Amino acid sequence: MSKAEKKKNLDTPTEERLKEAARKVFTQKGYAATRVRDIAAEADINLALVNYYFRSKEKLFELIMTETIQNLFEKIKPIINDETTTLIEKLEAIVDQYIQLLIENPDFPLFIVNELMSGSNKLPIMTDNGKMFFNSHLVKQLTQMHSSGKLKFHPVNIMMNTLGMIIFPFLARPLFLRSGILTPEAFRAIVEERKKLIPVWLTQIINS
Amino acid sequence: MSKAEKKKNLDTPTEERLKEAARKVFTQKGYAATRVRDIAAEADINLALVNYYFRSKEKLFELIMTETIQNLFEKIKPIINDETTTLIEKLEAIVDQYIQLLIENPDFPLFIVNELMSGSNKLPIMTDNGKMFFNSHLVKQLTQMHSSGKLKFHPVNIMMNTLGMIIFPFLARPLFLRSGILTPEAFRAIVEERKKLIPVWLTQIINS
DNA sequence: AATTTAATTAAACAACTGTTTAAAACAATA
DNA sequence: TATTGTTTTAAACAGTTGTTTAATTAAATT
Repeated sequence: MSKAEKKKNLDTPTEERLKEAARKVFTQKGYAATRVRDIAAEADINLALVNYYFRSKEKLFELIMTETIQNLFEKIKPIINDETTTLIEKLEAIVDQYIQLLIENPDFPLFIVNELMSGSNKLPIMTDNGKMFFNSHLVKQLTQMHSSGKLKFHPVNIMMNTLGMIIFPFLARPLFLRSGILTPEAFRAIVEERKKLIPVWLTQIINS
Repeated sequence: MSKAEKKKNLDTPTEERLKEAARKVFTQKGYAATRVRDIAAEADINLALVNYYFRSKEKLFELIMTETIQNLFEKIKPIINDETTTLIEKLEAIVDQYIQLLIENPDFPLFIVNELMSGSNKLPIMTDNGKMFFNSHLVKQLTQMHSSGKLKFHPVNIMMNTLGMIIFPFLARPLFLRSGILTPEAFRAIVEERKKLIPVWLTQIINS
């Protein structure tokens, strides 16, 4: 898109355009490094309208964050609470869904980690959904496997490994690309292949 | 330490005290959220001295970042280039060293994430060390296993899994703790246990 | 002891920050 | 059309930011 073409998209209303611009800038630069003027410029909309529609920078951030996280967990919830599927089937579905989401939003993990670790309790929704997660049918299956002796270590290890193997490549992506170890296409191909590999690996880990 | 006791530690010279304060504040809050005044206050040293000793906030950050990364790779280098050890032995050593480092410095990952988010290749040290890693004996062993057919997928998957399983728990730590899923002690115990578990899991993954 | 150099300080600076204001342009309604 | 409410605008505001200055104190050198 050229500089001129990037200008006002009059099809979408102001509020929505601002929100999308904010989502883009926040995820790229993080909360602290984002200037309200960046958001206004990205949307090509007057600065004052950010506060007019969203009251404050922080309120806008919380809105976007809540929406994003909520959307993520809405996708995961039916998977982890499906009482008809096995543990492995659930993990397969999680891996597939999650990697697909990350392929579409590659800088999402860096964003979450940055906000998560910079301390502020801007994200109560994360811990809320975290609790929901650890009360899920998936976790019940895991703890039962553990107490029955089939799983020989703390169940939380399975979640750590699942999420670690899914998310880490995207965190390290800038490193892989900048160092020339992987091209963007190679990265994409490997991550796509991991959709099938990770469940296999997890199965072996569980049965060890 | 009480407010009074926290005051000037006259044993260590100004420059060193400032650098340590900077390291602490940067790692806790991230680059963008850190104020030079925070650093000066943390060290209980006059604001102007930050610029007097380090020229600018950015220069100070780069100095600390370079030192930290270099220190990390100095520890890893002898492990991954040891020609007398097997692949698994190398991975065992990496897991042990890395987890130990993260236990002692839990918000180290944020530091890295910060650098990764800043986008621009300000720090050639990362890509430099990345290339060093790419040429290591460890990577030679991996690629040889791959080309000989013993490893059935791209070798980079092994590194992704190794680092993912090591680092992810520390990234998600604030979530585990704030949600009450794990106590600090439980987290510590699990991470300690993973020092032995991860190499076992990696062995299974490699032989699949 | 006298002189030069380095370290420290409080204050100021200019640019930048999120937010507000008051007026203008626009849309809806009667 | 006249009136009302809504959206948009440029400008201003007050506070914060990284950085510099000019003066003072401490240390080192002669």
